[in-house]
Amino acid sequence: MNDSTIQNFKEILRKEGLRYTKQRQAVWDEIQSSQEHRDAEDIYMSIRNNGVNVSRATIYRTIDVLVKNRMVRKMDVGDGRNRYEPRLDDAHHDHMICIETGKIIEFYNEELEDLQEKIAEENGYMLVRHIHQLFVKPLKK
Amino acid sequence: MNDSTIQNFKEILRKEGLRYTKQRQAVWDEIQSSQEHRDAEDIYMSIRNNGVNVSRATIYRTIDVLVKNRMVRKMDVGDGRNRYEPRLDDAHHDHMICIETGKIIEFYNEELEDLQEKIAEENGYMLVRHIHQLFVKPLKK
DNA sequence: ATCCGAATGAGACTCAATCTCAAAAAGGGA
DNA sequence: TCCCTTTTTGAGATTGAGTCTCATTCGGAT
Repeated sequence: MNDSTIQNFKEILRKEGLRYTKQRQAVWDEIQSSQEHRDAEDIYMSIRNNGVNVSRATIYRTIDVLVKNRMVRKMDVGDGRNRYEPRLDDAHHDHMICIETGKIIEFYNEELEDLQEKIAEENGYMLVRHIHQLFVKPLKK
Repeated sequence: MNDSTIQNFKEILRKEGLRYTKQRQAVWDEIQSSQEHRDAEDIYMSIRNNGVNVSRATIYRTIDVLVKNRMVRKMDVGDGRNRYEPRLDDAHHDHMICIETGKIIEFYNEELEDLQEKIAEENGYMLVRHIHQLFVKPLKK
């Protein structure tokens, strides 16, 4: 955790009219510490194992703030448990999920992004956000 | 409900080694009767209101069979309740969801489909299926 | 018509996520 | 530093979609 990220986090809490607490910091630290796509329980257990006492309620409440402020991305993989990943650089990407191994691969394709906006506009709408997941399996060699 | 669809449904049950029951027929009839994107509770209530006694368990069990046999499409809209729609013609399409009205618009774009396969292949995978939803809002005139 | 394995349904259960509310902590002011 | 007000926290209750259980009912082959 470098100082600038902590400052940025405090900034967001201030903007939202929320207080800075060690639980909130712990949640952001934990999510930020890994680029993995993790579920809430995993984040919860890790924080507890680090010796910080925190409840599930606080995990979820803090994640909501982080998601709202685009510091964390929430993704629905379709198995009933949302996954979270930090958005340190804010670079957009979508996900490819291997149905054999469960591995999650990130991808980004400019052409695809443009096409989506075009489709929305053709229908009289403006694209706000999108969910795009490719369920794949390894190519047989 | 025309005869050919009923026959097709019976055919599928036979293929799956399942018996033909009035509850299963009622579920298929109900889903087939509308092109809407409906949730399980809605389908359940409609069948009951039509005077057929059926349980939620049977609704879900039957939907699973229908989804497996590509007669029904299951879609995760991200609000915790799956939606179901009949696939009478088997024409693939994705969905655009208006965040202001909740309206669901179907779309299909060949270029988009090709691009997805290409992206999967570039990463050493074969595309099996995908989830693609555009969350949009009306263009201001 | 009989029989036996499959299907059904009422309600228990699961599990991620949300809510409750008493107790604890933050943080501004003096 | 100590108050004091307001926010936050956490343990556990609750919610709700979906699944499971198992005694009873039903389908359909013979």
